Amino acid sequence: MARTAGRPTRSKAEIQEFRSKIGKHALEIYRLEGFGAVSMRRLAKEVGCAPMTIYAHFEGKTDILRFLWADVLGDMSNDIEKKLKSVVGARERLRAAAQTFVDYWIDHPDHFRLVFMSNNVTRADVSTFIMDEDTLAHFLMFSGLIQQVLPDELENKVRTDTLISGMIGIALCTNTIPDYPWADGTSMTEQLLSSIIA
Amino acid sequence: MARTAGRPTRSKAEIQEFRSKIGKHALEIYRLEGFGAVSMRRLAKEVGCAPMTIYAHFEGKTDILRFLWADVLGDMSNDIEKKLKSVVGARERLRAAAQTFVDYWIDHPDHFRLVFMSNNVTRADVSTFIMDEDTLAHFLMFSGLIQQVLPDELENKVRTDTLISGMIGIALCTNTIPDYPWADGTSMTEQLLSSIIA
DNA sequence: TTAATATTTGGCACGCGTTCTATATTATTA
DNA sequence: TAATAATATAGAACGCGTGCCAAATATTAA
Repeated sequence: MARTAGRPTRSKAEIQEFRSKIGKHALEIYRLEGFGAVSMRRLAKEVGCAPMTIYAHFEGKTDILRFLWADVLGDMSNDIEKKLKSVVGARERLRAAAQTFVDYWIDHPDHFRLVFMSNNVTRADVSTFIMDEDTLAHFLMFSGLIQQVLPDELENKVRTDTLISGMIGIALCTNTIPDYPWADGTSMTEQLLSSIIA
Repeated sequence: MARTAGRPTRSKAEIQEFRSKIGKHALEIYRLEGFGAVSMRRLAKEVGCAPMTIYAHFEGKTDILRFLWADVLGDMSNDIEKKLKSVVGARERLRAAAQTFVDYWIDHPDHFRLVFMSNNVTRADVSTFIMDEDTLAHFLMFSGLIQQVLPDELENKVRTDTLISGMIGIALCTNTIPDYPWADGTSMTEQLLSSIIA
């Protein structure tokens, strides 16, 4: 305990505040000028601090991207919720959600790249994605929808995870390997669904 | 026709030779020191030419990565072929191939990143992947395996593409979103397969 | 040989992520 | 107020991908 002299450590609140300020500006730049414009130097200039200060609050650029991910995932989630408002029936709701999910990423390749392909080449061992509670909720929604279709099924986790990763895979392939004549996203999603709600 | 004076354009063979020389060195650096070590400047030094000369033969770095992709895909393909030697029965062969495919990418995260996540941030519109015939063959192998299981099925293309993109999706998620407790790759692959050979 | 053309080269430049170092500023306790 | 510890800052540096440009070099037809 016994505090010695000197400036005290930043409080949690202060750290949080600074981080979200950076995040806010990152989002602003991203929305206005795209991902390419979001740079550490630019961000520092925008927020009015030295570039080095940012590194005192963030591990690196990847750490900042989380704010953009949250934004994009929220956007996608909105699409699905909007769609689901007019859809009834457990099977149809799952179907609609899955199709909207896949459509979103195919219609927004830049968003897909931002969320799923921000590679930190320098350290391959460190993972790109950090799941927070909000992000998690967007994925677990599918678990609920599947539960509606198959209430008694025990392996809902495997089903949910397979569906999610499968959908992301469809989006990935369509986005990054256009030279291969993929079947259209709708058909593939339908095929994928048939394994989940067989 | 009527050739005027002056140095003639590089022949196709010369271009090809230089390109493969660069590719060879890129592979060497990659295998010895990893992807991070493969840079344009380094490559030029290694091959003994000016950095700009490379740009006369390649569109950019992404254009060079194709050589690394081919290498990795060949490696993966070997794994599958080796595995298939001891497996009989159409269903089991498809199953084994799929599992080996997924396992490969999960066991080699760096290779996965190299092949499926080399993002060119600058131009989001330009695709990452370029399919050549060899690459194509690695993917179409699954089409053949599925045909063995379901000879009369018309929608083999949708089935093949869904399987491939689904498997890649499983690998992507496992590799890049480790904070989420994904079901294990084997289970998800099995679940995915159930839609293909239902 | 000379003239013409293709290619290669070196050098400079920009902005990038990131790290390092030294210095300044700030907020606290003694 | 003075000492102290945390933080912020400026500035340089490294290597990166990538463009631009003028000069050098290579290879051909006349």
